[in-house]
Parts: sequence; structure tokens; C-alpha cells
Amino acid sequence: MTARPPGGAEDLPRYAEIRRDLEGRILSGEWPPGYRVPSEFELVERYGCSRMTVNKALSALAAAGLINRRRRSGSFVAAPRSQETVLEIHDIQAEIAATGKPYRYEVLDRAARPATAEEAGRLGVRPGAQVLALLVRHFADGRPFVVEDRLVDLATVPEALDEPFAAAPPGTWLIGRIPWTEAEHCIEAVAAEAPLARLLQVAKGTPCLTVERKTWQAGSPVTWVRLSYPGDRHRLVARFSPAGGRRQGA
Amino acid sequence: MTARPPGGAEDLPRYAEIRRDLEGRILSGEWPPGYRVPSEFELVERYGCSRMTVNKALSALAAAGLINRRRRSGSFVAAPRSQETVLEIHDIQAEIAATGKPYRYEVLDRAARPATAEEAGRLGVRPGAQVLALLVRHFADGRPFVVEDRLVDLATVPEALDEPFAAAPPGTWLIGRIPWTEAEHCIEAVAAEAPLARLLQVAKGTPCLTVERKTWQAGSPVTWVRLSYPGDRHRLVARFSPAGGRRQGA
DNA sequence: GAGTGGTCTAGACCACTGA
DNA sequence: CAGTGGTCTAGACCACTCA
Repeated sequence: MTARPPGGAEDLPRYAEIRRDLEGRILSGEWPPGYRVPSEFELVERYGCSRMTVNKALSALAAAGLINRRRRSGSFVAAPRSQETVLEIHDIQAEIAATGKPYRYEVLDRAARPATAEEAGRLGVRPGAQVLALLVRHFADGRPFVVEDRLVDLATVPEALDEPFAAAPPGTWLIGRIPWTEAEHCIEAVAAEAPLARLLQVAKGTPCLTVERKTWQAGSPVTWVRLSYPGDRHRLVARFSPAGGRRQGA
Repeated sequence: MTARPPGGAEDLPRYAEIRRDLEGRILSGEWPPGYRVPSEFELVERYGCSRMTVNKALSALAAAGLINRRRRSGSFVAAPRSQETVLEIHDIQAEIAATGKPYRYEVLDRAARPATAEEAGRLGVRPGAQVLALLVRHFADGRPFVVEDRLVDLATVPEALDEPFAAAPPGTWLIGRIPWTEAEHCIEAVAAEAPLARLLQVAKGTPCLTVERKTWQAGSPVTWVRLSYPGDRHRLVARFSPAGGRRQGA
């Protein structure tokens, strides 16, 4: 029963072929939400392969959220999910480098000190905990690109205390040094206050896109950062396809 | 060789246990980027299980981007990835309902007509193609929450032509009716022009967060939508953990 | 050539749960 | 109780690629 389909053997592994086939029926609407997908045994017969192979295809579909599986009942086409997107927020240096424009940054402020109440709340440490506060401005093509306001928890990253961030900006330095296990992002539109407007060289009140990120490692705060982009010079773009093509790394 | 570890049998399946173990070593930094993970055969011996089981754990880690696998060479801990987040953008009705505030919407404009050049560019159809253009305002607690500017490709979704969107707003109607296979998002901060400001009942020039989304089904455009939120009333929040806890459905 | 991952098989036992 | 998925085994062949 290892016969290949004579027509369109597309060189995909068997399980991928099966997955694509089932996926096509779901995405085309031929199998609407709630439809009961054939059982593993039925698919084993239909495709002439072993159960493990069919199972691999079905598990992938379940992981992608296209079907729900229940013992004894079977597998059912899932209701369409909420619009979802994977937003990759790159290292700023890499982001600017990708545009081909010359990159430069300057550390405007750098201070290790006990966290104020507000900073402690942002970073998720107790007030008075030692933090490293940084203010960095990044330039693309000589123009201000983004202002970076950062707090680093010195309890989690003590080696940051002696780092001058002369060779690499804090974001680049931190990534690749501290593996993070959890991150929370908050994206909003704000009007530039006077200090920010001055740093970005825009008029006061200019809409800015801010990305706030809090990062943890195994439950311990690592860093909090707010990136403020001039709204007319930056946008976040993301493309997503639900059929599981996520994560191509690097 | 089916001996269970005597200490902490956590009731996880064997492959999940192995995965967690390896993941812990990677995320803790014990196995730094570039480190060569033991081969499948070594892991088979170490954990006393079959190769398929080890393979399942390693495949999951590779899918999550924590390791790279190369034939003949082995599996290697991947370089930390760019900061990434999964942003779920919910149906507006559901989004407001989640806040507990009363929800209401009104269709301000609804016209089926040939696409202008600009509209055709947005939606990805040829100029003159029949589209349904919609302008909808959503209210939370009686206040304008978001303005929805939408184009629907009538070639892909002909049934939209006869839909008055009286029972449900276009977004809700479309989702659950048209399975989408690909979406592109663009998020930016803009100053509200006069018409938008009037609709949102904010001052002209107020920073607004706009989310533009283009949706395809198997290569055919489905809909283009721009959602404009007053910046001081809305933010996008997302939490992400790289260890694979994505996608809990619904 | 040999080590590695990629895939697949033909079984098996179990847990769960709906009829 | 019987059907379903969840997991696992002990092999196997192959493709690739580094040494």
C-alpha cells in the first residue's frame, strides 16, 4: 500500500501532502466549521499510509488551530479565529541596516540608581531596586529615527553595570546575551511631548508610534523599553498566513 | 528501558518531558547559541525511549525556532530571535464586549461601485472592478471607539452585495463566512484629519492609531480595512512567550 | 564512507467519552 | 462498550553532507 498517487507527486513528504489536502478543503469552505473530519482510520485507508503519518498531518492542523480534536468524538473543523498577526520587532540596528541607510546612535543618558516608584512599576521590580536607566537616540541617514527609553534590572543582568554600550546599543547588546522567555508589548499612538519632540526633531504634538516592551527571563524582569517613532516616518508591517507558515528564524 | 525517572514524574507525555528538559537548558543559557544538542541517538539512550519520541521533541523545538537541525551535522541551539509577538486583533464587537461596555455601531456609508484607482491599489484589484465600499462607526459606551473604512471585493464575496449589515457589522459578518488564508497588517500613528476627527469626536490633529489590514483567500483579495482608533483611548497589547505557547484558539 | 536527521511502518496499549 | 485520539515502540530506508 505504498503506492504513490500517479498524477501529481509533488515531492512533498506524505504527511505534508495529506495536510495540504485537508487544509485545502477547510480553507476553501468545502469543509465548513463544525464539519467532522474523517477519522484517522478512514484517512489511513484513503491515503494508504500508516496511522502515524495521518496523525502527524492532523496534529499539525490542530496545532495551527484549523481543527479541534476530541477523543471518542473525532476531529472537527474549528471556527475561524480572530484576525491574528505575528509582528516581528527587530533589533533597531538591523532594522535600519535593512533599509540601506547609514546607522548611528548616541547614548544620551546612562545612570545606575534605585528605581523610582514609576520605574519600578514599569519594570516590575520593587521600588528602590537597582536599575540601569538609559536614554538612547538612533539615527537613520542622519535623521532621528527612534528614541529609546530603557530600564534594565541589574539584579537579573548585573553585567550591564559595567557595559558602556559603546560598541553596540543596549538592545543589540541585550539580545543575544539574555535569552528571554516571555515578552509583553503595548503599541499606541501618542502626541510627542516637548522633550520627545525635541529629540526626534519634530513639532510638539506630532503623532508618534510607541512600542513598549517588557521582557522576562523565567519570571524575572529583564528589561523594559519604550521606543518612540515619529508617526510619519515609521510603520509596523506584518504578514501572516494561518496555515502555519510562521517562524522562519533569524 | 521504559523506566520512568523516579523523582518527578509530572504526568507529561514522554516527548513533552524531553522537550521541556532541553528547552530549559537552552533558555537558561546552559546551552548557549551554537551549542550542539546531543544527537537523536544519544538522547534515545539518555532518556531510554524510542527515536520517534525524541524526534518529536526535537521537531517541536525546531518548529519553535529554538534549534536548527542539519543533516549529518546535528542540531544546534539557534541564535536568539528578533523580538516577536503575536498580535491578536479581535472582531470589534467582541473586543468591546470584552470590556463590558455597551456596544453599538452605525453604517454611515455603503456603496457598490467600480473601484477608483486608489481603492483598487488598496484592495489589490484592477481599477474599475466592482467593490463594496463601507464606512462604519463603532461606539463603546456611547462614545466613538473606532472608525472602520472598508472595501470588499465583490468578485470574491458576491453575497456581500445584498447584505445590509443590519444584524452584524461587516467585520463580524465577513469573519466566519470567508475563511482567509493570508493577511497583511500595517500599523501606524497618524494625525486625525478633519473628517476622521469629526467622526471620532476628537480635535483635529489628535494622534490616532490606525490598523490597516488586507486579507486574501487563496490569492484572491477579500477585503481591505482601515481601523482608526483615537490614540488616547486605545492600545494594542500582546503577550508572547517563545517556548511555543501560541495559539489557544477561539 | 559514515553519521545525522527526515520520514515511514505496522503494530500496540491506554484514556477518554459519547452512544 | 466501542470508537476515537494520544502516545509509544523497534525497527527501516533514504538523502544529505561533512570529513
